[in-house]
Amino acid sequence: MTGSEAGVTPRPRGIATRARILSTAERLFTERGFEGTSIRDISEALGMTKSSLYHHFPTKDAILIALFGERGEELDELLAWVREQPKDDRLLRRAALRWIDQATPERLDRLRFARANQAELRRLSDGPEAIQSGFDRLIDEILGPDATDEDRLYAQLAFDTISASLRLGDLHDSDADTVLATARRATIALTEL
Amino acid sequence: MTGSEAGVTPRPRGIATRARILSTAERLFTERGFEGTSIRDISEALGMTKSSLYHHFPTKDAILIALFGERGEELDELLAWVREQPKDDRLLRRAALRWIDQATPERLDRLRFARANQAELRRLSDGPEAIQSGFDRLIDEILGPDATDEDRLYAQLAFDTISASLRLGDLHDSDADTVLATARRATIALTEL
DNA sequence: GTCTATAGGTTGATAGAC
DNA sequence: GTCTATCAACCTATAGAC
Repeated sequence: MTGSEAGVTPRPRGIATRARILSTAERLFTERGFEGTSIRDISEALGMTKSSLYHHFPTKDAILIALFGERGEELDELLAWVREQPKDDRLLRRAALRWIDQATPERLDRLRFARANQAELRRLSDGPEAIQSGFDRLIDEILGPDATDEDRLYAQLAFDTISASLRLGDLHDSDADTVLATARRATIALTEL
Repeated sequence: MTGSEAGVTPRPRGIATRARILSTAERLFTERGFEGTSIRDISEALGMTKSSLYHHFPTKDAILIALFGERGEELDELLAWVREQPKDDRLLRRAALRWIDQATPERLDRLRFARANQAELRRLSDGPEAIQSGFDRLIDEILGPDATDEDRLYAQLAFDTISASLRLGDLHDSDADTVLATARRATIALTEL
């Protein structure tokens, strides 16, 4: 490898366009669902043509896969943190509260996106792409290999409070603070020893 | 009004066909989503043509509205029960556990259908049809008018455990008993005084 | 109640000029 | 990288014969 000439900014313009596409697609897929959003809708919202969009992503599915990939990175981050922690019986609560307390507006939007497109996630997971679906590895790490199915499911609920609270909160136009406070309270109740 | 001639069995054949259509549509809408299911898919699964189906329901939306209506009836039943109960501080737990303990396989299927078609429910609720969305009236009846938004949201989570547990359980092919046992355990934790 | 046939519209994706 | 132009496939819904 002889090295590139400048060596610092490989594709500054292209990456920005890709991020714009992903951001717009995430919003539309959340509002109308994947099937309810056409390539035309996305390109028009971006002020470009369908063909230009196809220059950045080969298929409609490729956009979806990229969005789910971003979500996977956040989970990987939490998983790495858990692996550094001492394995005591408070770890489940500490990990779940960390997940809630690190929530940003962008992450709430990503939860909304994941919720609105669960069926597509399942469809992609069934295929050969092997997209990880959720908290499985995290729960395994926290509970260890001897936990029962019911214990695993119950532990997932402790992480899921933010998702459940957000879903119910959105139906009543609750503000983010109320949603997060409720999720926190529920997680504490679910992880009482 | 002079009254009809027989007066006992107005439309025996038609009702059975209607129920078959609803049952099949519920299954397909759950598996593939509303947008992902065509009228042709439904009619072919029933062994009839699209046109015949349009004889029973004027539009594709009409089938969806009928299915959400059935779900509303179950909630009305629970609401009537709550109104007969003494208003003590255990009513939330008792009502939520009743909701869980009365779950049948058919009700779980209806929860799956509602989950897979949340976006459509929201679309119909925004329109003039005014479909009730969920547990709102129930929570009002149990908590009274002085509850805060956070208390309302937290109380909804106690009912929502079955839905959350079912969603997570389906991702791991958990059996119904595990799902219901987990939901029960979570509801008890969330309604601890 | 069920059928065939079709109108009228949208979709995801491609070819090729600039 | 962006555009115009186009395609085959698909959809909901309707009309009218039986």
